[in-house]
Amino acid sequence: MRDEKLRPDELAAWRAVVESSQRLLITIEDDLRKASDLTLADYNVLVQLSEAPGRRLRMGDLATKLIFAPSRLTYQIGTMEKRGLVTREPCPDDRRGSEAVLTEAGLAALRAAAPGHLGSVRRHFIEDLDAADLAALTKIFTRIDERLSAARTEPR
Amino acid sequence: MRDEKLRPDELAAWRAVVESSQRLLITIEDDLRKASDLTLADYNVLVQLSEAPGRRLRMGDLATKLIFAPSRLTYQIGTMEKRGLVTREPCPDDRRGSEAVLTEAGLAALRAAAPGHLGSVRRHFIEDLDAADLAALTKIFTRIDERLSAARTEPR
DNA sequence: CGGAAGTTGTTTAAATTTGAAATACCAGGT
DNA sequence: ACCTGGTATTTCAAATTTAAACAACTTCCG
Repeated sequence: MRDEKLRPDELAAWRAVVESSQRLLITIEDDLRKASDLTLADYNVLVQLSEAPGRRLRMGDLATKLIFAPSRLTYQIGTMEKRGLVTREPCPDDRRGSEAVLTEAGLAALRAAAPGHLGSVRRHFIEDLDAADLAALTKIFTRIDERLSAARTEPR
Repeated sequence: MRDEKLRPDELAAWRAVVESSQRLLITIEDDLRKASDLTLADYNVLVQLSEAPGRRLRMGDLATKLIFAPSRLTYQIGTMEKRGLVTREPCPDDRRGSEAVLTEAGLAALRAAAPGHLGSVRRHFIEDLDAADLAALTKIFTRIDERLSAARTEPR
């Protein structure tokens, strides 16, 4: 825990990233909700399921992908189930588990919302970036993520 | 709303930024809470107040800086007031308003937490970046933020 | 001046998120 | 088969966040 300060430029970068990524998410979620009855969380659930083999995922795996606490996902899937976007099915091999399954209605909702959402992402984010920016961001955040998961695995 | 798709590299950048900035915040907040009784929100309130002239800010201004909805800030300041970190005072000139004021205890809490928190930011974020990364991130996110506020001001 | 219209913060109730404890089950010995 | 120690998910209560409705002021204009 040595070196307990940041230089002004380091602090500026940290604040810029945190603040504007937050504002960016808020803006994009507003767009999504105005256009579609979906929360960004709803949308992300639909995306993950739609990309999964069999359009289904174990609750735990889905929680990991979404960075959701388990009980949060239970609730989230609960509300989506009420709206008919997903179904819950017991897991065949492991009877402790259950899986969330994308319904036709869920897939339709995703397909209906995707163009508008991706347009919003382009408008607020991608359009501000040139090819070098894009590559730099991917490289930087991928590395940060790797380091974070490494740190989580081996905390001592 | 034309051009409703993203190329794979664009999508990859978007996902990398969103996911790992989220994981980064979670990690850093965990560190902060383990070391200090403060939430990241608490910490940010303390920082804003400590940097403000007179160590005080109008509720509205503070809400803007923190990107908080007004009622959320009311609640947030409420809990911090109970813990003695801030005080609430009526605004001298505008009797509708009130301001949040940093207490000595609040300042002490900030000073006690800052080194550990900044160390955490360094460890999980700054250390992964070279000078070029730092500059690129600041430039990119500053621009995104400017565009976002411009869009908010002139939505039509 | 008089009052419509806009601001500022707070309140309230409902929705969401968290975190701890409960449930149900799996896996490896014994 | 019977423990013992995990793992997967849900449940429950408490804390937080949001959205809408208010109360109290200010401002602006006619």
